[in-house]
Amino acid sequence: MEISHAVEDYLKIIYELQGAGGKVNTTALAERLNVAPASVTGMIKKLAEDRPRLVNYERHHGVTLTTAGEKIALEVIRHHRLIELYLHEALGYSWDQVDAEAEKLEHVISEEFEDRIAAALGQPKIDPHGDPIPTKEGVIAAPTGERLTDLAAGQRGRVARVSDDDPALLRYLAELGIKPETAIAVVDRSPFDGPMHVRVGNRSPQALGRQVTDHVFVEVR
Amino acid sequence: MEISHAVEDYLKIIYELQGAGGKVNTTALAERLNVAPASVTGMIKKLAEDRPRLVNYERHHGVTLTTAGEKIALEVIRHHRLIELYLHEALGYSWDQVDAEAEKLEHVISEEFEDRIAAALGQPKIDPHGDPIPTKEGVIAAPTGERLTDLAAGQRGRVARVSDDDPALLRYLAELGIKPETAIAVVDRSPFDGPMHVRVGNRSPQALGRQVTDHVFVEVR
DNA sequence: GCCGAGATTTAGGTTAACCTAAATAATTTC
DNA sequence: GAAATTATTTAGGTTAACCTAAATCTCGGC
Repeated sequence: MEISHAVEDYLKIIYELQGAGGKVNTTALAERLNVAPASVTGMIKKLAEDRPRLVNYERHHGVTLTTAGEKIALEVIRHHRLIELYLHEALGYSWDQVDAEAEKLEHVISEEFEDRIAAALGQPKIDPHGDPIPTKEGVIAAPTGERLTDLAAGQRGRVARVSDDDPALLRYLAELGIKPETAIAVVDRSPFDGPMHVRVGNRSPQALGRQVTDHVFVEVR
Repeated sequence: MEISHAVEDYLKIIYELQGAGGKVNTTALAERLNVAPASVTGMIKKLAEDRPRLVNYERHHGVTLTTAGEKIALEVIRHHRLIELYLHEALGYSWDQVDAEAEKLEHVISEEFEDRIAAALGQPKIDPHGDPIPTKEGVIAAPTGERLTDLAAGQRGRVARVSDDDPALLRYLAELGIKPETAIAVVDRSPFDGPMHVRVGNRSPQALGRQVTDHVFVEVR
């Protein structure tokens, strides 16, 4: 049974939403997939009935991946992240362009292609946004760093990763110099969820809103 | 109206079968597309009715591309050939592997990707099999060379291109050293469609069957 | 323990791209 | 030029993935 692009997308998104290990609900999935909730129910039912079963599903109580489903999700994520890195490193794509292109390529490349770009990149472990790349065997490192939002004034460290959803945000972060590996320090935080003042590298401090700090993860030292 | 992968394939194959300028018949198209003849009729009818019209069609009398259809076909072919060359040059794919991968990638890459690989390759004019790469504007050079089959004993020249359909044939040709740019000379030909003896580069002469010589094109000097 | 908001599922379509089998048109052969 | 062969089309289905609108659940708050 050949796995369709649509199914690969479902599995990938379920994996991402599962995160720690919770159940994923229909609406969240529908939103991320840009699809009506009813369509999600339909697809999920099929994935839970067909063999091999790719998801566990109980009506009204959310979905999780089976081992088989997770294996496929991790293959797709490996493709996605390798492609992102390759586009960035080998073809000079900017940070905010890679996601859209990878979204399409991830479903069509062969094992051969995967192996060759992985080799060309030196078997890399993280993608351009700092996310870990699963191995061919389906092993993935735990994502590192804690939300910038959660740091206290005075804490410092290095940017571990930034979330890769929103190209506009990525462009803004690039402008600020916030990318994996750059040094970052919290100068102070305004109370009541006000802006945070942050020093990036050796630039002068910047005020960042919650929208931004929620999507930056820091390895505190 | 977004053009589907299926439609892109139809247009590409119609272009290839049209060749000089003849009409393309349903059966040939069906064979090349691995689809039932009835399916071809259905698709062709839609392409001829929808606007913009992509093909000219008259029941029982074959199909040709409209200008709009040809433009799309040439975009797809440009993608295909650029990708083939990129896989070969940048990622070390062997000659016979590139076609299958390009077949899938050609439908999903962005303009950005097209531009970047074309730039990385130095705006190339021919693909690894010697076929001309259409320009971004949809201009394509006439394919060069004449069939090795049609050469007389004593004629010599350089391989211009080889047809790219059959991986097994491509592997065999690679073994023989027959690829674009290599020198080639007809030593003699047996009568009654018998094998042809050919000298490739400075190797000792080889006997080649019709199956092979039909798919090699030579620029006679 | 009920009520209602919000989440989820069911019911009933739609569309694109394919299929097989039967009917018809075109072409080749005698 | 009629018959036989081959090519093409029509008719009637199938499947995957989606949709909207109308039920039906679930759960937090009272």
